[in-house]
Amino acid sequence: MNMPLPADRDPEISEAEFLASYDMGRYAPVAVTVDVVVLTIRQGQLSVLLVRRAGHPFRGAWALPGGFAQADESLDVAARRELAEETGISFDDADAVAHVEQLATYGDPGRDPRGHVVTVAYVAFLPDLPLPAAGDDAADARWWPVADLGDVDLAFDHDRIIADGVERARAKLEYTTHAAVFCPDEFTIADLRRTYEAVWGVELNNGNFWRKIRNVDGFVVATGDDRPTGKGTPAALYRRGPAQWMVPPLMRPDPEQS
Amino acid sequence: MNMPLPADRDPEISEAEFLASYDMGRYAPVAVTVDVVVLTIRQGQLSVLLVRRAGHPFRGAWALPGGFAQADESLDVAARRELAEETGISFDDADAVAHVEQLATYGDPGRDPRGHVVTVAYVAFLPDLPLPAAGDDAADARWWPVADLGDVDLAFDHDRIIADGVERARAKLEYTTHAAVFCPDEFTIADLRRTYEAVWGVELNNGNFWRKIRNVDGFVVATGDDRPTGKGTPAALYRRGPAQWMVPPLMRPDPEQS
DNA sequence: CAAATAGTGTCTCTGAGACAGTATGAG
DNA sequence: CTCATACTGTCTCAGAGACACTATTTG
Repeated sequence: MNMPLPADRDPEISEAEFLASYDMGRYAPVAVTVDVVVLTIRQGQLSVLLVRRAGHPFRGAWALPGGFAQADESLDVAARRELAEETGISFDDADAVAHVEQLATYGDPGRDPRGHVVTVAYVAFLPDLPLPAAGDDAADARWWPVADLGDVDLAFDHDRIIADGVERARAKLEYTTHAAVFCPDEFTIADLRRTYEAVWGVELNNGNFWRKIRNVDGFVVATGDDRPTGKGTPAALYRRGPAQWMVPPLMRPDPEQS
Repeated sequence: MNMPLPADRDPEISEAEFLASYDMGRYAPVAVTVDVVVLTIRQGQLSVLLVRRAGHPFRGAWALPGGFAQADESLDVAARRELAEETGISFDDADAVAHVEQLATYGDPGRDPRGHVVTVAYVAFLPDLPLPAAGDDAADARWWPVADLGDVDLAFDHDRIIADGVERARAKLEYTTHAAVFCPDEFTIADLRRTYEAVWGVELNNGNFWRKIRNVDGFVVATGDDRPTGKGTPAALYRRGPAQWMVPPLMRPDPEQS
């Protein structure tokens, strides 16, 4: 434990006196940032939103959207603010449109050359919306398929954070209903299946998947409408249901041995 | 996002010049602490290690062991250091004796009256060792059964952090083999079952549990020895096996409806 | 018509859970 | 002997997965 300052253990002063004299700046300077691994499905590929760094360090490299934490807002709020700023969805819609959850916190020494920077990472699942931030200025922000990230110059330790975020998404789809957040407002069971297939990188059996989803109470709610699929039977349309958890879970198959 | 400082986006200076001129203290002062929810089983009860606060704020209240993060060590190392200092196990033994993992990060404004304090919480599972820190000075540090925490005056938002840590432990026991970390070096299947029962607060069927554990490859390894149980057949002794994951998982039963 | 897709039927196998039964040692 | 505990046998049921099948639409 750090050596506490004398005042911290002086029982003679009151709490009010203590707080009035307390100067947090005495401690070693540390910065806290909030970064968000924003994930969506585009053209059947799990993709992450990255921004190109305009300034030092890692100038020109790609980085997660994020910024410094502000003292007057919670970390959860900061993550939603970052998400809203970078995607163009409004802050108030963030919880309706996206799923946002805390991922992990990274604070290895040397991970940021500017000094001691601790990053609280979040992961967000989003439908494939038209995003002004990504569309207007493709040089500053764009979606990268996670399968293509091997060729991308990533800033800081963001490769590891993205990997952790992707693994979180894969795991969460097993036992929650959050996969539906990747889908548009109205979607078919096949859309949902293709979401699972994109996130997990596997093929799932059509019929078994259909039955599984329908057997989870409240995962999806039928709208009553159909949508022609180009060929074959029109597919029934659904919206997200109230359920948050899938019990029993839908487990990832073992990696393909073909 | 915070307004970046001009130098952050000035493309004319070199990275070396930029870093030399960078002053992290310009940002709003924030402190980062690392707190650990240390859990063990004592007298059949899931218990958490708490220390009584000697200084302001929350003087006299019970708090998680922790301290300020240091710039030259990773968060994981800081958590193990805290664990070692408070329990008396040596830092180098920490990974052999305990399971330590990051839990979550808490940064709501107002959670610490001293100012903007962000806490990275860890959770640790430990066997019921004789702990000098808890034994020598019972007024400063002691184990609290989590079932009794309703009557305990807890500092900061540590009630929430403890609740999250306990839920993490309950969830992890479903799909990992970490329950064995709560047991001494050599243990019986019944010891392991009582560990699950203590953490989950349920009773498990003896025979079914026995078969389940034995069917998970590498969960436990028989030592070849027996231990008399006081009454009945002596029980075979086991050590931890190499497996980290339990597939398929051992799910918590639904809450008792009796 | 063929092809493609939505959705259903049906079989097998694994594993969870209930519960009874057997073996062994203490008092 | 009784009792408690370790461990085994066995039955039932739910669900995963393989896979064939039907229905419905487009071209």
